[in-house]
Amino acid sequence: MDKSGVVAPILQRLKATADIDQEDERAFASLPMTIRRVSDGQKIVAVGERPSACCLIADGFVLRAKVVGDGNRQILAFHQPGDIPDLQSLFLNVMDHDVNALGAGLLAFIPHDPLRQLIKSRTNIATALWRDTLTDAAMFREWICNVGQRVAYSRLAHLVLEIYTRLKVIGRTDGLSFNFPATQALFGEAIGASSVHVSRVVQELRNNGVLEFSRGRITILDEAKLRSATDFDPLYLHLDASL
Amino acid sequence: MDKSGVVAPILQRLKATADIDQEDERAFASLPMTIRRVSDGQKIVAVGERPSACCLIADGFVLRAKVVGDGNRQILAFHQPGDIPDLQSLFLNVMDHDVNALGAGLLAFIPHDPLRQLIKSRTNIATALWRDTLTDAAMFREWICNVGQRVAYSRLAHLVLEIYTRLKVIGRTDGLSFNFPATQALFGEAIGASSVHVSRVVQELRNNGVLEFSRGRITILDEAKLRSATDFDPLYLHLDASL
DNA sequence: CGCTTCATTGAAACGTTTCAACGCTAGTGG
DNA sequence: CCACTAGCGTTGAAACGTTTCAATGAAGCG
Repeated sequence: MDKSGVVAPILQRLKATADIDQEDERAFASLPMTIRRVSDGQKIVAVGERPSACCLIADGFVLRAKVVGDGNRQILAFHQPGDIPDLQSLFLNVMDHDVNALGAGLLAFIPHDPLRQLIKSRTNIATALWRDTLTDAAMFREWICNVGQRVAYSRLAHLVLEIYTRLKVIGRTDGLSFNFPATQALFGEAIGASSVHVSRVVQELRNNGVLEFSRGRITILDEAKLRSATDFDPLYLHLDASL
Repeated sequence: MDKSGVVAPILQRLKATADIDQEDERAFASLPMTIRRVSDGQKIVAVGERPSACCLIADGFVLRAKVVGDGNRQILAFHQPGDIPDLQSLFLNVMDHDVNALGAGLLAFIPHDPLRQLIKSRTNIATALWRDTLTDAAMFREWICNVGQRVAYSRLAHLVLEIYTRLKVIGRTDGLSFNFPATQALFGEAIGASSVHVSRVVQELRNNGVLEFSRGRITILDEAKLRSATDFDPLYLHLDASL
């Protein structure tokens, strides 16, 4: 994948939500980047580290997670091509959570210094990236609700709808089906449930003709049923410039 | 309270975490502001609205919350003097959650337009405010862990330590005691537990000689016990410029 | 003083976890 | 090509943490 393929997904997203002109695009695309291939589960940055670059996802998925007192892990977010999962490290020097690859992926590391300079010189890009970190926060808020208020069945349905909605925007869905290489144990860590319970909930969703999970691929069997299994309102994703 | 009293707490915080010079301070302090007194529980902004101003807390507390499908409410954050709880509305046009007063308070509303202009003209302030929204997100991440992984006893201990730590920074604690006008039902909405269960947990904390809750005042009876009741690491608050 | 809000209690029901065992499948090396 | 292995998913039963409901008490306010 060449550099234009790497920056295309994020520029598309930024353009959809902020004023970005051609010069902004060119400036962003000419940032220095180091491309790196990562394998499933591979560490990208970890708690306590002070990264000097941000990572832009060119292909594949990334997760952010935190280890809690008892040794259990809580997944905080899943990220897809076009996301910069550790953009916050530009201004928060020490990582307060881990970033790991989910499945094999391709990452473009952008050093902080030139990125900071770009932000200073191009207000539009600053605004767009700032907004990006704000939608990130909006997603965290919804996750607090998910984990705090819903039962596991509804939590999982909500998570699937979130992933599906975001993947659809970047054209990585196949109708009602999409690749997403997470195990049931990982879904458990994301919704705050044990892997055993996730297994039971997945079967329930399958038996109800709602969803099919199999080997890294999720298929929505009945979108209406899926939506009625939870209360998913995409407003919090702020997908539109007007939102 | 005059205007300098209103902006002092936030300027103090911004200076602690970013490069802010005297000119930045003066520019911030000369922003137009409308001071408004609010009473307990009063709505400040609500889901779906498009605010045209941000609210800076001069005195009192504010909470952010979201109503989930079943009609239950999840509290997302508590805010204290010096915070701008809806700063994200500068770039996310539609509110995805509610902001309400917690106890009586004094708010300074800063219109978006002059604030946006200040951000464009003064990079330091832009960086400082951006960083502010990033620590906000870091706190949301920790709340996901709190609600997703810990048992209620540990969840409540964690929340109390967070509030205590942040209040201490702005000098609003009285030794190991501080005012915080939340009912047990509100604590329940914050940690994703029923008010009945919060009552039981509060009693347990009291009987163990850890904490005392009474009429809007929290007293830490034994800080070591409180810390050993949960796994609180203030790193995620990014209180220091080096973090 | 009465009213309302907040906190407390007990008991039953519920959603979820834990543990340990087992089956399936995909990949690996002989 | 088959046997072996490791990881993932599934199952049942008991235990656990938490919710729900309804009733009661205590405290603050007009």
